[in-house]
Amino acid sequence: MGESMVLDVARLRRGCAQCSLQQLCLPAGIGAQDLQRLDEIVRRRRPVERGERLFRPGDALSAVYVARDGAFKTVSISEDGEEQVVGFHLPGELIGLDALGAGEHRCEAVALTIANVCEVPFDLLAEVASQLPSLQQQLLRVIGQSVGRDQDHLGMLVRRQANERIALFLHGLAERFRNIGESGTQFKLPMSREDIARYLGLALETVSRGFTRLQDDGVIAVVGRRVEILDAEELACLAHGGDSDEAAERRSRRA
Amino acid sequence: MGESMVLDVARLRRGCAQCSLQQLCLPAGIGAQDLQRLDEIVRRRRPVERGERLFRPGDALSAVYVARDGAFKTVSISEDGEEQVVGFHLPGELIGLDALGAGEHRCEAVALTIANVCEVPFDLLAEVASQLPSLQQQLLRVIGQSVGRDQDHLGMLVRRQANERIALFLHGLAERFRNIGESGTQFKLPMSREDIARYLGLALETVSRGFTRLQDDGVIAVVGRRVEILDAEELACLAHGGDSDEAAERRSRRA
DNA sequence: CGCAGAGTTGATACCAGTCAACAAAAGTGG
DNA sequence: CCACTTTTGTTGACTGGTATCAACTCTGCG
Repeated sequence: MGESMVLDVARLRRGCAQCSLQQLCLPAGIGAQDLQRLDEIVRRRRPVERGERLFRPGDALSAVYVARDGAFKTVSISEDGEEQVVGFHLPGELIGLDALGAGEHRCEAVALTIANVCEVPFDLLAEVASQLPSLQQQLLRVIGQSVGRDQDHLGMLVRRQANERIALFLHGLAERFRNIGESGTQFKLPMSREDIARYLGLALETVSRGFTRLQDDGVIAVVGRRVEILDAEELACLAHGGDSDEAAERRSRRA
Repeated sequence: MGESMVLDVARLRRGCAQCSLQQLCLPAGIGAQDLQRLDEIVRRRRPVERGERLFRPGDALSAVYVARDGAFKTVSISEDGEEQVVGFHLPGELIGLDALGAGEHRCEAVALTIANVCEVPFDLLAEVASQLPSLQQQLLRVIGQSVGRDQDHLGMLVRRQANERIALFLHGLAERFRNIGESGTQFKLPMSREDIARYLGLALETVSRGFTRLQDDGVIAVVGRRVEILDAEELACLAHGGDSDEAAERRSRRA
């Protein structure tokens, strides 16, 4: 038992080369020697508590972050104090790019769970990237993926009604869980109904009703934050605006 | 007269160093010799016609584009054929970053007016950027600004009602016109009501009604696509969710 | 001049926000 | 470990903003 503890600590220390997220994160597609250069500039933080912030609006861009586990949300606060959830971040997804434009953060990044984070000082990252074409390429790709998620988010909000947004949200989240090697059919939501509502641009009551409805239709099973996807096909269909006969039938059977 | 023609042509050929957009576009903050390296890889296209496309969904990322004049929209087409306007692009704003993530474009870029475009082959850009830290930095900044605009777009859509969205849209557009040295109080919209509707996630009738209402309240004057902002302060106020007494009063006076 | 596309305006229906009460879960302290 | 508080989630009734359908007008253009 003492020995396995030692091994675990050693693994934590060994950094990017052993990280399970290697293929998703900055190291993807980088050779062994080069990987070491990246690894040297990555600072591993102590675990952050739920509710802790990585940065706040106005903070200078000093580093970008990647969660090794846990989850984060980024929130932008409008002048009237309304909080808009800009994105959720699962392990391997870069956090902090919102500061690229102006050099200071527009959002705050809040931990939704206890989490371990890799902190990558931005100036060093830029420096190393300019020396390693493969890292530069991967950096641009990761930034691009983040832009892509933002666009998906946009598509989720515009001209879609509440039930569609919710289906799309669950569908997308399931896919992201699968990508990082977790179950895409059974998971615990790291965020509250309110967070989801602020992400989807809905009232929290509407989100709650949407979940219930999906459950009534036999598409998912929900207990609090535990979600099981029972009919992934139907969920995908709802996400793309279709309301299949299947669901209609199930509803009528109950009535 | 012949002489001035020659001068004009020469100026067009002289490229980035003489471009009025220098401070907004990729060259910003780059030294004279380095600028030449960037200039050498930029291809100047013949003018593109209104309705012409720079790229389509699925096209490989071969270049990024910057309009020297005119305007573009980027449109993402969902599987059910619905067109969502992802962004409008004025001169100096990078077009084509949507392909960074997957290496192929997710959107199509359509010219809203006749326009001149600089085309920057992406592989060459990446190569030169890795050799010129100042260009790399500027590239990241321009990308960041684009991310910032996307986030503004998001904030424009979520939990804001129609009139707010429209006010915010006009307010933001005016600011962008000012940034490129054009009038921020009087301009011609390069896009149709339908484009605006698809950008704001509204029905086109709602956009039309919104414009009329702003006009009735004395905030703007609209004739077709010509817009004049009469009360910028009030517009800013409406954009941030306030419905001032001023406007209410004007409305009651009419009634 | 006449046509097609773009924009405006009106009437109606419905989705989702709001207010309110309640239920369940998660902390908290004795 | 249990009672208490607080937070989080669910459900119902009502209202209002916006989409939709439809008719009409205006503008630019061949």
